[in-house]
Amino acid sequence: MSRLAAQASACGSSRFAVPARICCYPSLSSVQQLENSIKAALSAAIQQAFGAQVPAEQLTLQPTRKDFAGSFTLVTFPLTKTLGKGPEQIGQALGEWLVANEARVSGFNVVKGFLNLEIADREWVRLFTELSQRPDNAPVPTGGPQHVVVEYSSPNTNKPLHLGHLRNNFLGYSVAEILKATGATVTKANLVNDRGIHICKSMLAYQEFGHNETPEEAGIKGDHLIGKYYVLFEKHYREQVRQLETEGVASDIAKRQAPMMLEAQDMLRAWEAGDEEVVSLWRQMNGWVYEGFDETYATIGVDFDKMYYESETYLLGKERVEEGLQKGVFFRKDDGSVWVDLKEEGLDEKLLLRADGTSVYITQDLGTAELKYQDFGYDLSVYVIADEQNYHMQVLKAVLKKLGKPYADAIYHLSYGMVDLPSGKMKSREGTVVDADELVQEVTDAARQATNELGKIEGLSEQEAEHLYRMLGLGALKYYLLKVDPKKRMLFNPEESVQLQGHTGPFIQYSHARIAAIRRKAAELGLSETADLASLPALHETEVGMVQELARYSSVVTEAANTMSPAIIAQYAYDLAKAYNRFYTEVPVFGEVDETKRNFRVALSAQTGRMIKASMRLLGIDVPERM
RNA sequence: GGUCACGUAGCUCAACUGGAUAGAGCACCUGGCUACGAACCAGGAGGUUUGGGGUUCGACUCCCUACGUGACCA
Repeated sequence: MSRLAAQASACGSSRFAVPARICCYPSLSSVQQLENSIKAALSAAIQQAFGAQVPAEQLTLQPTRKDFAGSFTLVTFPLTKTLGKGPEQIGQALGEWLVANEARVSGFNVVKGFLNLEIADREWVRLFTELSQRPDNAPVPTGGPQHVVVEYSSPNTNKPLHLGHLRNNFLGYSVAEILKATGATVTKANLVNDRGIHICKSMLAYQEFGHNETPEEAGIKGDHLIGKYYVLFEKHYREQVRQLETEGVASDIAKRQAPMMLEAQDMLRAWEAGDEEVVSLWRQMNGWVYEGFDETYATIGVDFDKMYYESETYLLGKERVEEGLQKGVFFRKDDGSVWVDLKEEGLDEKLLLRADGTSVYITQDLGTAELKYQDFGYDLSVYVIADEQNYHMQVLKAVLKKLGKPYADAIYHLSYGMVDLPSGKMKSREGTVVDADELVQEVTDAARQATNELGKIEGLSEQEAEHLYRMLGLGALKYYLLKVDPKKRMLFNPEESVQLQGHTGPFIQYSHARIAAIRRKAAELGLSETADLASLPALHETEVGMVQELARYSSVVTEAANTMSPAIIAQYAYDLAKAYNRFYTEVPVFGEVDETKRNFRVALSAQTGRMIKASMRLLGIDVPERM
């Protein structure tokens, strides 16, 4: 078995159900080379000191905890059986051997079953030199998928985007960027749910109460205008239901028989039949919504390479259903409806096509999956969809498998948790939904206020300042939503989301602005950012810490890509900024008299700035030169 | 009723996939701006990791069970 194949199968046990093929074939970055050579040395040490064969791959090396001296730690407990010695005795013997025979190891200490290894300064300097030479946009190859489609956002056209969509959009965008950073070709797709009963409801209310008003006339964004009529529909519809109920009609019947509901259904049928008037109204109203969405997308900084519209794909699903019937993997019930039996897969019987031949959600999803595959021939297709649809996505995959589709296994549901408010769940009926446009405005305002209070941006033009406020506001918001493990349900606290201190986006942005100031001053002084480090004296503890943080970048990107978790990048960017701020307060840069040291610190700052910027870019967050 | 997630400091979240004394931020207390940007840094206090059992040299992590929360399927 090849090395790559061995690693691929070893990765199959990931706690995420990621298809094996997108798993890790780690590139040998400089740190990994360092780790590998230490492992090899340890293996040799075991051979020499104890006469036992323990392959390097079996040794587990981990980062040393902060409270102990050293950078890498070998856990010696697992060796006690094979070597027949106590954990401390083993650690001591191996440590001594390494210090004597491996130049990269400069010292060690043993605490119980832990052998902590200190790495020679010149090794860190060598590592840093390598890292600084790497172009910022150089891919971090993982051997993962090469052609990826990431579908995200996927809004309905009957109301504007809300907080839940924001988590979706930021996640989708970020995951796509992270996968790109591994060298994959990524297509960002948006499947717009532009047809169905919901949009007919808005259309109906508009016909009734709209007096042909346009977004321009109303002075509101198109998506908000349509949302207004959707709410109007709901309001009048509920009145009708209540009316019927007071007349003694049973609740569920009243809901079905209310005149407005019947009219909306009539309208949907007319739409499907291609009724000119209905279709033309539908075009006009959806057009307004798209203008509104485009504006929001542009503001929050997300983009798409490919748009899909359900109105154009929903019929394709019926062909898949027909295919399944022919292959005998689906069956038709007496009433004419089509079903699939997924009991063997641990699921249930699932409806695929209604008795009247109309499609259900899954029908069109079957069609869209096929279409996407035809369009892009992906080896990974990511669906960024909330976890309330876990079952639905399982069914989709299982059905495609039954159909024998080669791309079924390449489908990955990036299932993220819903966003709660301090008051509980967001409910449109109770008016607790947080509107995306309003929220972006609020975080921008908060950033404006805080920035003006601190008064550090004199000299920026009005336009530059506004650009900065939005960058900071969005930085706070995006970071707040992305720092949490995607699969976990999260709480959105409005006050915390605009915070600028602590574990926040602006904290990281601030660190970058500080570094930018250093770079400006270095340029003024005519100092180079690429230092000659051959004669560098002993490193400060915070400098070693910085190099170690910088060196983690590629493995962090790899892990984030494998688990599709921007949260890992978010944590890393914070760690970087935190480590830099510590370095910044503990050692002087321009006050340093030793020229080599000073140049190294300039170079270290510059490199940190680049990596903060690169990491934040993977989150879709921009960083300022000043703030 | 069934299936699947989740439960960690007062609050919001981490924990390198089974390793050391479970870490950050917010809030609270203390100290640091005549150094290159204090949106920062250092320190303090705060935990029976929901309860109970099991596997292991070692469990927040794996298994069983109870409770709680949430989602989905009829």
